[in-house]
Amino acid sequence: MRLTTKGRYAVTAMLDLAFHSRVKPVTLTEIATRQTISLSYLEQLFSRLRRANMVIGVRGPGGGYKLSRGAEEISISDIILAVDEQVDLTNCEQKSNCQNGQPCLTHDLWMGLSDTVRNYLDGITLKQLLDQADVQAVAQRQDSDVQQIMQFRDAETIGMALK
Amino acid sequence: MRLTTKGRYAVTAMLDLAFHSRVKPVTLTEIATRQTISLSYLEQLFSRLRRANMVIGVRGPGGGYKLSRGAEEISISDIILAVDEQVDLTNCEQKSNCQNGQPCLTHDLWMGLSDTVRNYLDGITLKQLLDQADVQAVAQRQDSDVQQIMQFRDAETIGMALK
DNA sequence: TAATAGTTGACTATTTTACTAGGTTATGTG
DNA sequence: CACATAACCTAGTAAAATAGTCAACTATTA
Repeated sequence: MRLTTKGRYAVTAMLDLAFHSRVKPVTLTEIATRQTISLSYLEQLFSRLRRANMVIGVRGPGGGYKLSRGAEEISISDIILAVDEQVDLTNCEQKSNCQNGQPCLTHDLWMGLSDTVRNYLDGITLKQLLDQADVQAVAQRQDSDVQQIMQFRDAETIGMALK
Repeated sequence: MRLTTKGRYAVTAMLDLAFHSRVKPVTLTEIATRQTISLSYLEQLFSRLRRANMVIGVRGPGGGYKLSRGAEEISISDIILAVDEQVDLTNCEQKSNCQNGQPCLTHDLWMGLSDTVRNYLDGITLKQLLDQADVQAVAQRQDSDVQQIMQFRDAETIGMALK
């Protein structure tokens, strides 16, 4: 289990997706601008996420991405494991028969540590993070949130008007 | 908080150190051979660990490294944070005033997630891992361990004889 | 059929990782 | 004191991971 910026990008993007895709699919362009992540990098990440059955891509106009299942059924570890391809963190691969026993000692320890972190992140779902987000948003940035909502509504109205 | 192979190397080395430095300091050469980590890489890691006051270097013959405090007072997160220099995992550095609120939302969430992982690893000490190690070692590889000790003694005897 | 948006692959720059080579300094022992 | 030892330091380097670009292609909907 690795924990790097790559994983953070993926979690952030999935969180954005979960937050905005309730009504209709969300385009990567939207996520890219909102989260200031390069579009092409997002494409790479979502290519993996799609192959891991985390998201569903909808082509054509009005298309985009949506979650393949409920936000309460997607764990953070799912996301990280999907994008952070499983390189072997240990030198002695899979098996526990290293040269002289001693390396295996720490091997096992690290595997246990890694497992525990994964299990922990397994227990946190996108839904939980979303709820946390709601609380924090309401508590800390009510003002700016309202402004944002207004802006969002304006944007939608403008969108409707243009049609 | 990042979780990469670099951190694993450091934890492994510290674990080896804690395990062997009860009597006298342990040389990096010993750790390098036991854990099959390059000596110079270990030097780099221990340079950081020393500056972070995790270990004490003893120069000259019979020298080596020893823990600066008890194994029960060194947490895994201490070790990882010491070697994995603190690059900003978030785009919006330190402050929470990003362009449009929305990024900050996920920013906070990630910070929280990262914090929780750190807190978790904060709760695991070298001592705890050692105890785990004892159990596993005793249970699984008593034979090979004895053989190793014998080999180690042989090597020392040969060394003495050559002098 | 034209615009949209996903999908794919190849390619590039930067950073981090892991390691090498070569020194210098401090220190205990013969 | 000389010498071996081992920390300590500096610079460089190859490989990998990260982050991103570019361009072509395909499915879909209006």
